[in-house]
Amino acid sequence: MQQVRVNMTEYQFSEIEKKWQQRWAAQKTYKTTIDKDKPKYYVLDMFPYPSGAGLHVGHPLGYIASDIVARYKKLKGFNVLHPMGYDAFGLPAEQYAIQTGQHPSITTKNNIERYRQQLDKIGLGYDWDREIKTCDPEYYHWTQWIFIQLFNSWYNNETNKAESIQTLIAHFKTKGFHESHHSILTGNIEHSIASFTAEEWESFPQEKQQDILLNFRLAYINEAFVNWCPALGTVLANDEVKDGVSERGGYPVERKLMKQWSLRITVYAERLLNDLDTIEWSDSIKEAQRNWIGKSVGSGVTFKVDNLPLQIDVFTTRPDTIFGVTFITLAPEHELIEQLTTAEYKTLVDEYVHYAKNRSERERQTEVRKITGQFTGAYAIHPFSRKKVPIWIGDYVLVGYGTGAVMGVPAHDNRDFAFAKHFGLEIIQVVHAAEAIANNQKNLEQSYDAKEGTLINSDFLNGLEVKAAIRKAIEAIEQKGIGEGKINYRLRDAVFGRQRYWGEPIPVYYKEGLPCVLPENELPLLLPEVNKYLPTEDGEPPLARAHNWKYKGQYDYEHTTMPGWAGSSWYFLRYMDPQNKNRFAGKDEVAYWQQVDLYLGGSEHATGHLLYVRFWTKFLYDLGLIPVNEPAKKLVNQGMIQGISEKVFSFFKLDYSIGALDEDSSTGCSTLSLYSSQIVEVDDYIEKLGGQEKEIKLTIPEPYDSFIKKDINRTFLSAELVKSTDNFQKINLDIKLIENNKVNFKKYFESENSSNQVNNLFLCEGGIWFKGKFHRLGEGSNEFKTSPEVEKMSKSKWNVVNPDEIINQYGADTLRLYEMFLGPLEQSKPWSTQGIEGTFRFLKKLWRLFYNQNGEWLVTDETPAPAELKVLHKTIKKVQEDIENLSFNTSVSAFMVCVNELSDLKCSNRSVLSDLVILLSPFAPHICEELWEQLGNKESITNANFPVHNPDYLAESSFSYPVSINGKVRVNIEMDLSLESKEVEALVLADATVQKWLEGKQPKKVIHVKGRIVNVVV
RNA sequence: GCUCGGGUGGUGGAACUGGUAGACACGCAGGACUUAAAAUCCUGUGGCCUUAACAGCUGUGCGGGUUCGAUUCCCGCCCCGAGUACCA
Repeated sequence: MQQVRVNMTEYQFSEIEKKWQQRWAAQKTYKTTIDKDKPKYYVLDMFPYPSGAGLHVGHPLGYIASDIVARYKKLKGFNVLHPMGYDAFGLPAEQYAIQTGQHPSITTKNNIERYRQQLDKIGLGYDWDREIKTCDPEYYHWTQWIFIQLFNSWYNNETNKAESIQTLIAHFKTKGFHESHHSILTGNIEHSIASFTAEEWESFPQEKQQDILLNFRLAYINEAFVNWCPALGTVLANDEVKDGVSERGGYPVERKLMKQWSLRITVYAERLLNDLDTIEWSDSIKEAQRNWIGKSVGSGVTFKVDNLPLQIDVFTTRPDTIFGVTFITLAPEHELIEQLTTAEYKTLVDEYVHYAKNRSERERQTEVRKITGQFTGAYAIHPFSRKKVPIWIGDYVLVGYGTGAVMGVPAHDNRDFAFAKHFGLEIIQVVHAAEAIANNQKNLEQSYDAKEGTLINSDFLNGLEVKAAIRKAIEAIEQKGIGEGKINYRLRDAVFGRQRYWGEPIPVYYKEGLPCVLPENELPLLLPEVNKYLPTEDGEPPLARAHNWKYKGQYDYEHTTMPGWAGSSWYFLRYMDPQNKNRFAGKDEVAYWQQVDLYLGGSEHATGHLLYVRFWTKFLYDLGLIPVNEPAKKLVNQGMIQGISEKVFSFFKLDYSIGALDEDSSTGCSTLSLYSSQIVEVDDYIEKLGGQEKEIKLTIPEPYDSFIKKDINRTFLSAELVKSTDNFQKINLDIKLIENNKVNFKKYFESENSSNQVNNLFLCEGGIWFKGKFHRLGEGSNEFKTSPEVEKMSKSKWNVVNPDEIINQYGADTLRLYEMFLGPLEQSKPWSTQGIEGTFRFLKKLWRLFYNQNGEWLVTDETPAPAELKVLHKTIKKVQEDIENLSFNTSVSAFMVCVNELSDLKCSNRSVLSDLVILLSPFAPHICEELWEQLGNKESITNANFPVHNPDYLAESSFSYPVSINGKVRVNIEMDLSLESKEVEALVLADATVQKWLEGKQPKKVIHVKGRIVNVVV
């Protein structure tokens, strides 16, 4: 053979992989263009944020899986789109810029380069001509453009889609706006606008008209409570806040009333919810989205305030329990508090409101169910019973949900119950539970919240079942004109502005205080240069620092930037046509590629990115710009690959908790005194060291100075010395310094990152390690044991395994196979490199089918034997099914079985091996390309056809039946598959072993499942 | 608390719609080749009883049920992981 040949005696992965990676790049093997003769298939990985830490072995898991699918689909004759790019705006690069002054674009560029190198080394077949970066003006041009479309649109509830704001203006011009026009309005905004007639609309000044329209635009600015994070100096969306702290960095977050850009995602709540049924996404993601949207069906009810011209609207999902209402609770921020509070209670109420408002979100979270509240002195009139019920304020009621007020039904709502108990309010039972639970207790221990039972003490609802009662109650409420059936969503509008530098500028300027969007032909609005990446002295966002940055030299631009999720909310469309200068993506391209067929990524995006991208997709669909209303048909979450950390147990300073070092003047030795402290383990340790002596003399070969003067940084105890971990801090050591759960001190004291570690002291059973030396103090071992723990893989935990290292040692193909072999794609699992030898051996064994140990080519052109074909076709079937089910771990097993069996058969048949190489090429593309070429093929294996499974080769004429007696397998009997049950029965009963088990008894029954099993019942 | 996953050898994991539990791989043990090592190959490997084989008993978190037959289906419970948290 003519091509450059490396040493063929062995599988030389590094040469092979280098050769093919270069060739793929040079020949643009993975370039995709529209091909209308072929069915399309779009596989997408979730957009990575290129962090400075680079990839660890967990990241490629999904990339490898999607790469396998992409390659497989191509072999199956699909035109495959499989692109990659970067979500490049974001906080880490900006934080780094603040610290170092380096422009975030430089950091981002470097990180992207590093990512790219790592991705290439894994042999991922992306069409890199389609690479996109969200921070690229060519890209954010269209992010800004979509924002403008959002600004220029409103949601028409009659047509149930977004429309140009012009249709709303037309509506105002002809019909004006009345509160009764609810049907065309959305959310809660009908409360904030006074009605007007068509004539009035025409007479309004421009500004007023614009002001009104702002209440309808899908991108709007308003004053609202937002999550403010002082440490990051920005607001955050709900999904960016976890447990009351920021998701990135973990800084406290507080509620703050601010003027903000928001996107009206809430108008899509119902569609976002319903369309979940049309897509194949994992149940967990769908469930998370359903919960996040949080639809609840109920009714609004109005309570009049006694002696005041005020009324309180509440929302309830249990209108049936209306007669159980014994109080009303308002959120501390409720607007009516001031007006309805009586003079007598004013001071108390003011104090309480002040207290409640100033509690941080964090406190509210941590002080779970600490009940606080305050009576206002005012009473509401029960709309049916006319009874007076007290009006309270309680911080268990949230401003943001419903109307910010609830009707207290303590008997049937656990929160109301707790509140009533705490403040001694009346409790009236109105639902009688089913017989079993119904004790009809006077002193209820807890509320009965279930929606089952019969109504009591409820006037016209008495005797009805809960469900019927709900219907009847709503009827009555509507009849009385004090409310109506209503649906509420937990989903809030998405705060869109960020007080940060490194993001897309919002294409808005202000003219006479009113926001105006830029003309589309003036996009992109470039991110200006600033002298510092910090807010200005008077608290304006960093963009306010930009010199002379004004629209037409006179109008201020918007100074906030878009959030990280803006760019990722539509990127799947840009990949279809990444270089288009005139449109976010060309019409033909969008029509051809439609939507993502398979979307792979982590489940952490469940309520953020995945909700926003669905929102934007629906919006663009409504405007007729794209043909699909869901971004991805199928979505799979790959499990997280966790790291195994090596923990050591630490006291802070030696003399701080357990001992001190002194110089003994008489001997010139340093003395380590270990004295008893409150920590039991130390006593144990001292005892282990040989007795009750609590002072141990250490001969230190080094000068006294170096030992003592430099503080001992930390003292660690070997894991077996630690009985209870309570008194210790656990510290992560770099896993590279640990072997078999023991610290390798040679590496440890030589390691470069040990600057903060050199002065650490390690207590082992038999003595102390300090500064590279072991000081024996007793009998025991000098080994220092660590304690392994599974946690997230991250730089800060020192447990990162880098794919580059694995690739250097075993090659990318082995890494790819191993990552797949590890277990089901969707399952999380800790990374352990133990076991990678197995997949490496497999590839070497595969190589041995082609070359013997002397490097001689073994492949022959004989007609394949039936046994060989059987092995091959069994594998084709299995692998094909497995890839379709994304069950890659079992397909790797199938390959191993196949190669084992072909080796046993000494198969070196060209046609069998050719098919095998094609089958395996999605998993291990480099070695397969090489072998494919060795087999004499000129074209890349990626252009081959996936072998067709022929079931004839698998046909069996007989089967070794497991025969069980009473369900327990006792013997296997080989029988012809064509035999009927009667014949089988006869054969089985004639068998000696069966006879033995029958012990002469007659079988009651013989069950025969063809090709499966025979069971004899005695 | 609620929702969704998940509990199978020393380890990662496999088992189609109920039909031979532990495929495949790691690890371990023994052996072959080698002066030796690496690499490679072969054999064994859930537990228990038995000198060993044959055979047997037991075994998929725990308890019960349905079934000729249950890792798989049903009921109750325990544990682990993820998400979510006063949403009226």
